[in-house]
Amino acid sequence: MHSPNQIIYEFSHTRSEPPAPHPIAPRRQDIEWLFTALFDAYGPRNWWPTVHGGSFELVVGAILVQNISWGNVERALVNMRDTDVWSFPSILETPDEEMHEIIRPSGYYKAKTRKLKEFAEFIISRYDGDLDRLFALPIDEMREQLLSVWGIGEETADDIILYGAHKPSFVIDTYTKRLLGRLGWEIRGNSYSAYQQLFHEMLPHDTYLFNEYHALIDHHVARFCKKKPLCDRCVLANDCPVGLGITQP
DNA sequence: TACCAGGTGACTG
DNA sequence: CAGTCACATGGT
Repeated sequence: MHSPNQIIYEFSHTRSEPPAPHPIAPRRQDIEWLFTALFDAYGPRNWWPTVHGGSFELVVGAILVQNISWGNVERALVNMRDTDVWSFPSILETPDEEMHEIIRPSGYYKAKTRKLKEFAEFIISRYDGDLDRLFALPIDEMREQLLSVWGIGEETADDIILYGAHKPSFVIDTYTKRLLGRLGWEIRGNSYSAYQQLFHEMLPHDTYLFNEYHALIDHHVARFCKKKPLCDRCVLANDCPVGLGITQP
């Protein structure tokens, strides 16, 4: 399963059932169709935006982007680089008041200062400051380690595992939940793990596939499946109860 | 102008 | 367990 094109070629091109007013439990065919439809529309996203690149920036960016737009994060990353706060030791050495000013554009700057310092303390004390040692762990173990850090929740942990360690852990976010909800797919429990289990059960555990799938959802939802949806320009509209006017957003 | 953006932890019933 | 709230900046 190393050829992305082969995966796409094998995937379903149709939904299991036509859009209906009542929610259904999505089947494998639906999960495959959604990826195929988005990939056909937008092509490969080659995702995770970077300013300078590298694992350090990936982790810092994953924390700073929590509930904020990426544009805000870019400013904070540039500030960190410009002020030479560009390593875990230097994060710990920088006084809180300075960190506040440096990452202020990313919002929640006091909370995120603590989160960065908690992670820096964690990676230095347990892994000698070496992210690659953390990334070498099996997925479940790595996830458990990440979740033990204050400020790292499920999505941030999966961001780091998928886009940092390049291992297949599917990322769920508000965009994913909104899109599936609009498509009329009901997930039992509505919890993060319920959504993740769905994708993990329906798809081959392939890093490239998980990377592209989440990136495509983000790309699509951010542009068209907004809180106030732009169904007249949506490529999924004819397969979506909201797009067809059968249900309300 | 008010609303929104790639969450998380603390607290409540 | 599920719901609610604070946390905060910059763009539209």
